[in-house]
Amino acid sequence: MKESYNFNEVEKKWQKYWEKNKFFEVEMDSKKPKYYVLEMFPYPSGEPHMGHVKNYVIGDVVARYKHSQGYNILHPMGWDAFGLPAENAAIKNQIHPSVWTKENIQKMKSTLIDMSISYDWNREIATCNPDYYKWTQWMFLQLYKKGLAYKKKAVVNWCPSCNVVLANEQVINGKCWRCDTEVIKKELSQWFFKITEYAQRLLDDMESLEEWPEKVLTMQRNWIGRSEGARIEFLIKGSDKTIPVFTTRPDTLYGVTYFLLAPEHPLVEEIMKDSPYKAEVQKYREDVSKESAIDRVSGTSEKKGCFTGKYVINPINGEEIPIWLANYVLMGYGTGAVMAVPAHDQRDFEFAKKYNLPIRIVIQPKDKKVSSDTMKNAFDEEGIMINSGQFNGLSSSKSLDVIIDYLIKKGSGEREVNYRLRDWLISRQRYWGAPIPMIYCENCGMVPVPEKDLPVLLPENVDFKPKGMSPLESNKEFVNTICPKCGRKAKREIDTMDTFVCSSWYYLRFCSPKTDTEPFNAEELKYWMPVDQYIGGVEHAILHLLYSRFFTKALYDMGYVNFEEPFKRLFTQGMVCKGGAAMSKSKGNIVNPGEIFTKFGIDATRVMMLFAGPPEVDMEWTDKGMEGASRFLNRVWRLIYNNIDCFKKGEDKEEVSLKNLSIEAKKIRQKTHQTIKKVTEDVEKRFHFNTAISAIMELVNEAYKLELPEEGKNENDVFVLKKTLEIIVRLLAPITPHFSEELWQEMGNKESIYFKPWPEYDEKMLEEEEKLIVVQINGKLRGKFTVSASCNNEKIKEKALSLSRIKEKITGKEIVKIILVSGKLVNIVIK
RNA sequence: GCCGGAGUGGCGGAAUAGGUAGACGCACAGGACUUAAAAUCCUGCGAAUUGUAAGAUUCGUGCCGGUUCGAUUCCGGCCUCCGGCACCA
Repeated sequence: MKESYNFNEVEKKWQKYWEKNKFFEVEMDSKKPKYYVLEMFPYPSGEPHMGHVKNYVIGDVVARYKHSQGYNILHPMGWDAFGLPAENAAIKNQIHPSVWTKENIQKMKSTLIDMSISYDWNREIATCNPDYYKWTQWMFLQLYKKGLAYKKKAVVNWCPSCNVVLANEQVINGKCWRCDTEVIKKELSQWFFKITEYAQRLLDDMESLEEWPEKVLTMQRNWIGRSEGARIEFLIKGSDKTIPVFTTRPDTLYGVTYFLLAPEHPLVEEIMKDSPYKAEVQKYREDVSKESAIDRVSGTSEKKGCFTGKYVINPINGEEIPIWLANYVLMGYGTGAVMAVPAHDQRDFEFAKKYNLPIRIVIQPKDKKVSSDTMKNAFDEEGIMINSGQFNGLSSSKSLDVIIDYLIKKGSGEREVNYRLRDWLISRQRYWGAPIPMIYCENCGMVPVPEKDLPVLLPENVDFKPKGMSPLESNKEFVNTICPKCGRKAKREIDTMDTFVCSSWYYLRFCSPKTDTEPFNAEELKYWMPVDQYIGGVEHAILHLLYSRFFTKALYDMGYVNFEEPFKRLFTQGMVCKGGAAMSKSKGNIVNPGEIFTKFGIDATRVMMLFAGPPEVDMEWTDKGMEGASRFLNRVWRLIYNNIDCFKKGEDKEEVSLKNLSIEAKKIRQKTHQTIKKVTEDVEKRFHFNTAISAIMELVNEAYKLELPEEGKNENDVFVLKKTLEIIVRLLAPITPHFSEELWQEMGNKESIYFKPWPEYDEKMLEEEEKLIVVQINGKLRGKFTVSASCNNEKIKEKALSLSRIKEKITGKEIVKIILVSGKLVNIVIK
């Protein structure tokens, strides 16, 4: 054994050994309980960054830990390989996206192999391979069959820089999620997935996601944005047509003083036919259409409106109400029409003030009086109804239901639930994605590609420079095809799918990645799914995690899977920062993982990442932290090296039966068991590897202090030390696999530590023989003493009172009471 | 504006059921070993007051208040930071 730890040699040695002996390859085994650990697969951008490293290290610790508990571990890795960067890089460097992607996969894979993350590389998948995207296309066809995929002309988000449409989820503050360019609106015919049909179930089933971070659930809830209310029909004056509105406040119906339509509302044309205000309205609509998408929805732009000269009838009291157009009414939500209640809605209030429209109070607060002349803001809380006919005097919250019922009876209203969630736009006008398997025939119209003809291969020879048109259009051999129905000339769909479609089902494919007759094998799926522990960045809280949940539910409804939620437990790790900011190229604060591995080794890097703080919190990368981690491993190495003689002789004994132990040995034995307990709980329940490592450090420090007398060594003391050292190495094994494996073998073990079951602690060993009692006076610490664990409470009290310092403080004072917490503390309350 | 989360030494962080605040580590200072350096080991390390010293006293977990024998922890009210949503009717 070497006197100092040569990580280079040790890490290489065990990597080779594990690979050669196929340690991490798994098969389904119905006799063993399974555990599926998954880290979000990366986009192969080339170099893995520290964020990736953190993600995979956490996953690897979990996988190795669970393995040591006897689980059959599925821990796979693959590549989210379609996507824009490949295409952009290709355009820039004159290299084909597939070549660029494959090179990057190779680079990233070799780093992951260097890190010896315990992946079963036999199960590697890449979404850009035809044997994978064949099944992505199959998924599309199933959704199409189910009526969950449809094409429609719609105003969509368009990124003028990426030259591509974006899903709502990919628009962040009005800007493109990828390049930050301001998104514009475009009308296009596009494919959508009907995720809105699952809005309520996606919401309801969050109840079952008990082991997901609350943060993520909240974000999804906000995104789905359910609101309850009513749909109310307003009759257009002089017509038999009604315009519906959605409102969450039917209780304010008597306070409606004007009516609003979105400027692009389709009914506007119709009602304007015979209006004297035609010209003004026309101009107004043109002006609004020039407003940028961001200003329009940001809430900051000025409210602008235009009177139409038309009126609707309020169904509750027959009042005539003027119809206006307003830029703050959005066509995309509710019905694109709003009943305006300026007294009780801030936006309507501002609008009414600007255009001098009447404000009528119909809800009065309970404790004060507001008046329409003096109010500075709308009153939007609950109160007592006034000016509301037969409903006067009711509390506004209670009247919600009463009014809806009344409207239902009159035939002018319905209960309605609205969601903010929009259908998922999946068409992309780019090359590097899975082709949408659809054919357009002049005779038969839209015809899905028959399943037997899958995959629709992505042609190699394509001019993929962006022209605002799908690049596939440039390959006529691809575009021109024959109709599978009638055999006549037809054209293929030239858009590809959003890459998030590919990543919405990859976790299923890992269960049976090689099967070529079906997307996944039902039996394997039944065994492995759901994913027991999913780990990734919080940036996917809405996008990927919502889409995957939707896919799983759709597949469940079609009978392909027998579970409704794909990820049982989710962990979202924090970012790796340097200098207080997330590492990024633009900030120039990138730390290259490869360089760190060379300088300090993989295992030290793992320790540093896990020790820096709780993994869900952003961590600060410091070189000093790296040195500390490295120092710690060397310290453990020396500790074991100094005591290597312990392992040369002696057979295993029952720990409990050990007699004649020195006090020090007893203490360290107890500490060892406490440490097992602490580390197990921290890793299992809390994922707090930082405190787990600090507990191991404490044990190491204690072990250093245990100086066994040179001559006349107590054999049992030696045995206790040996056990402690073993435990240290075993507890470290999931965190520092190479390091622990080396020490384990040096200790004389033949089998790999990977197969050694996780250590267990003995309750009996945890108890301390002596307890430290803290003495307080009025809650302030005034003294301490130790007693044997068997000492009774009366004696403890007596002893506390007899401490000289305590005596001093209490003489002449009245003792009000004495509080005693068994085995812990005495608090003397004096006056 | 609404919804989450967080605020503890010089720094990262600990205190998992209301019971010794600051574990563990980093940085720093002093010492040992060394010709020297590195490495390693030992000691100290929240602030203030006081004492030759061991020590003692007070303050201290964003701020203000409350509950309690006792509050980083529970309650009420604020402030700041981070994240999400946002003219969503």
